[in-house]
Amino acid sequence: MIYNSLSGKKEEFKPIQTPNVGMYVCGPTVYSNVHLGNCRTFLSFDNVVRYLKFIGYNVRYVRNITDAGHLVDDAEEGEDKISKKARLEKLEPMEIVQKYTLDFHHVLRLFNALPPNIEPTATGHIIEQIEMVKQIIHNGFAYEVNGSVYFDVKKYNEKGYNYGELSGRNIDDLIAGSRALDGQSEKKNPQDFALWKKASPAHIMRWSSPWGEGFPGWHLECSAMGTKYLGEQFDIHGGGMDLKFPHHECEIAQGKACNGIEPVNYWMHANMLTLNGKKMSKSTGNTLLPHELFSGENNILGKAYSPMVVRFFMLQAHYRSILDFSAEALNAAEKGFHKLMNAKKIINQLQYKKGTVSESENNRINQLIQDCYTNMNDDFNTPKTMAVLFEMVNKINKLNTSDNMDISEEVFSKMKTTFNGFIEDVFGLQSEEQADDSIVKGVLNLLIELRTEAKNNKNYALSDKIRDELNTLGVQLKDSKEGTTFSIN
RNA sequence: GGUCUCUUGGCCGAGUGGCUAGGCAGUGGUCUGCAAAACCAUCUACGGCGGUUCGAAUCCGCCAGAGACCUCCA
Repeated sequence: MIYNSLSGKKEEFKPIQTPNVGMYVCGPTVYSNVHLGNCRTFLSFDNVVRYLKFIGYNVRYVRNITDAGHLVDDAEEGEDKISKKARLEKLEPMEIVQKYTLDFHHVLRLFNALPPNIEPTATGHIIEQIEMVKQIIHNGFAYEVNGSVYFDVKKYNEKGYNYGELSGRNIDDLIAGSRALDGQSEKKNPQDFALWKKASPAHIMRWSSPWGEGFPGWHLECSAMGTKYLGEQFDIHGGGMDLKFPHHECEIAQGKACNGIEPVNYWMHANMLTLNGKKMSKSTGNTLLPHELFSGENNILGKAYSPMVVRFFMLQAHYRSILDFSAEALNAAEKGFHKLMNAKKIINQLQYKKGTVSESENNRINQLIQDCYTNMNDDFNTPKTMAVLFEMVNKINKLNTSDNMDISEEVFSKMKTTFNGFIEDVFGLQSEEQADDSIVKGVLNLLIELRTEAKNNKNYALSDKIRDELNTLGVQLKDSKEGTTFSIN
């Protein structure tokens, strides 16, 4: 089941061509560093892709890079964002694009997000966009004025289509609600949107077209690239909630006007990440950058958090809910994450110990395994799935401390596979321990040995010193009947 | 102003017309030289006011508060 923004309901997911799934997600405009809010959307869809793959679908995941300069504001004339930034940073526009594309990739890699199968750029698909404009004009849904081409929303609706179906607006409201003070606009109607804009002399990013030198409209690139790599109609289109209107609304209109077919079957929208109760946004400056979070260099949270903790934190909320960022919430996430990963380590080291098998316990575990799938199948409910994993954590810890197991070997290994699979493959969470280094391990084991000796000699001052000093370094010692083990936070 | 969404216990966050989500924190206990970890037990809920219903935090209405979109934004 997937919640489809177009219908406003959860719907059974039926790919056009099982087991193949075509999925497009709107990528970033690379004119500045990605902030955490941007990351949330990409991580939400990373989980969608991961889960679909996990249950056997063959996903073609396309995510674009918007590198053609779009205007800073809605003015008829004006500077585009990339050129503006290029001027401010004294760089070529394409240097800006390169710089922030690399930053974007770097950050997503830290978050362990899978790269898309295709990552097309807007500037690399100018020809396709021009072709699309031509086709829309040919089909009678667009008009040229003075070197620019606009989509004719009114005509589109007269032909029986419905501009506003995705965002739940009706065109009369839009007309009534728009400011009527732009007498000098060249558009026929204020809600018409640009497919192609004429470039002013100062505009650096420009291309030749049948309508003169100009640049493509923002909404067009996704339609053109989605069509090129996934077909005129494909399965899933994702993006942030804030792109619903007008961006995705326009994409639907363009797809239908160009190809006469519903371009996307399932529209998915990820909700915003807020900071101080307000949406993170580049334009308002209410942002937190990933490196500020990882390094702790910010005056909001007071300490550093690792990418995996942040990823875990986001998984604890549903992708369609607003999630607010706070130090308290992150601290809780950090502890929870370590608890989860610790249980993962335990189950992977644990040997099956035969005991009296309890049928009800067997069933209980099987139910938990099943619940993981049931919850993810219900519109990718990661928080609910996470709750199930924590019930498994409880089971794992119990198995670890008991002398024999009350479940069958088959169920035990099934739980192990499921637990590992959901944490690593579906949720993309990795252990942050760097203790696999054999020297570090050797040294630690030596210290533990010395401490045990000290303890046996009742030299607690020394044994505590070893433990406390290690703790300060982030190494935690745990004493149990079998001996002392360590874990690195 | 228009359209829409949200309001859950100390914090974060799921969820369903009747059956304790989960995480973090707190409290009591087991274990321990003391801790930590783990385990067991346990305490705080569903913005306010009405209505529908045998029963609503879950459905409806009103009120209050917050947010999103209507302009580039994930």
